Amino acid sequence: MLQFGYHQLLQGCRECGKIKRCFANDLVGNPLDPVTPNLLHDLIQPKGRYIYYQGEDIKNLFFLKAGSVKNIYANNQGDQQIINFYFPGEVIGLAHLYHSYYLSSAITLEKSIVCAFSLPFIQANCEKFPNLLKNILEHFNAEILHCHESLLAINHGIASKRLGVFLLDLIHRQNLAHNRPILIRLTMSRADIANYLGLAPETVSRVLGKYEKSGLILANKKKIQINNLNKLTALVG
Amino acid sequence: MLQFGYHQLLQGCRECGKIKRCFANDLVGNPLDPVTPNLLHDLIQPKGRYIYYQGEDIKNLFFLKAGSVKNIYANNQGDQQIINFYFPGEVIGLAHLYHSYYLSSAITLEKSIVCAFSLPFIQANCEKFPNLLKNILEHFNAEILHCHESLLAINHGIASKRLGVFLLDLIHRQNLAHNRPILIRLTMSRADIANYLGLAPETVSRVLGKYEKSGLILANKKKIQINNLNKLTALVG
DNA sequence: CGTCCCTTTGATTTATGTCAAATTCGGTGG
DNA sequence: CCACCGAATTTGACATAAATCAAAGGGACG
Repeated sequence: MLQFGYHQLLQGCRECGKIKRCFANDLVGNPLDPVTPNLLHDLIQPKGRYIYYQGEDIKNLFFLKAGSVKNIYANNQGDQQIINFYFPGEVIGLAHLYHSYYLSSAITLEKSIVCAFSLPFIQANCEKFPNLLKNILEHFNAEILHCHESLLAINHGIASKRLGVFLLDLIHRQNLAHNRPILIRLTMSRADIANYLGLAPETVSRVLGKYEKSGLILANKKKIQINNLNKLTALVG
Repeated sequence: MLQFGYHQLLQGCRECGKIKRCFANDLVGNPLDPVTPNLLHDLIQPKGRYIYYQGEDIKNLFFLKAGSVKNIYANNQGDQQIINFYFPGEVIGLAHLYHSYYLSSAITLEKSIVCAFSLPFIQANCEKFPNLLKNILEHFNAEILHCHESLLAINHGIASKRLGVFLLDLIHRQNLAHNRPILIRLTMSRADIANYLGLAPETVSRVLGKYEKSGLILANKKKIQINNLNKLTALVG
């Protein structure tokens, strides 16, 4: 297992493109404790790798530096529900912070880079660094708000509205709105999107087809080009 | 406006049946500051009263001592979505903690009693009282988990499954499971339930009727008696 | 070049929304 | 206490969006 002193780790962190949102950013001036591997840095994970398993003891929060991850919950019957997707700059595992074990699994959708922060480390440093706490609360808050918006969209939308909300969410979370044309790279399968939105994969396919016919988007397998953001925004309400 | 010193307020708090989950419980030994009205105690609200309005500046977190509250979000088009219901011992307004204004409205469903904690008060005391912070994070966490479960239920359930999940959630959150028979008092209208579950009010009515015919429950207007909790649990998966 | 899996497309079924009407409930005032 | 009114709920008939079932097309990868 990796064994770095914090100073080395944090040195590397300063060059991370996502440092602004990362916990590491809040630890500047932290007294070093090179003995325990509380911060695992730049773990490179292949596609399909479990970051953590549902039921496993919770040990870390993860900061996603590159790639993408799906968060999936399975009930007793084996039904599976994708709860959320995560993108660079986001924190994975937050929803489990006050439980002893993970309540869902996190799986990479593509080759990804994550940094792991141990819970004792986080908790100890929250007391010392108010900014760290604030950062965590903000991520927490974003998680709740995202959930609320998902609920609204899924509850009251027909399929085409749900997919519209999904696309807009991707644009927003990946900061794509300022590019022309807006290009989305879907790292998840149609089945994943369908599961996430509570639709059948066939319906996702049909709605994308319908969007394309109406000139709203240009869809080519995993690449989506948004031609008319205003119209898409209007569609979802 | 009410003007009490904290010692008086906290005195009253110790007799509150919900003190265990309340922030006030974490403030024992707090130095008093009787000047600012940071803690408004036992506000009695009639049915239909707004605790806060969507768009209003966020000033307080609220602890619900008695009654029940619905949390509702309206988009630009005027579509409304009930995000959650709150019951005694729960905290209202948490999802807005890191925004400047409320992103949804909270409305009492019946005569209710709430206590208001100002944000500066909360924030200042979080630094002094680790238990307070822990408490807030636990409430936060519960909020996220509830959201996840709602998503799962609503996404992958047919109407009867959604309503089953809803009833089980009420039983759980109101600690009704240990009573025989289990009696639920629905403080919200059928239309509210329908909106929350993403169904039509007629469907809610029909599903309740179906439950009753199958002997699962006994429904009499706002009162629901659960006859077969195991069967209901099995139904929702 | 062939296999497998993902995706798309088409035909059919079904759950649930919508519209409309009947019934019940809850509150108000005589 | 009872009669009335409006609102909420239930019930019924019908329309429709989306699931399901089935099969064909297209990429990725060995």
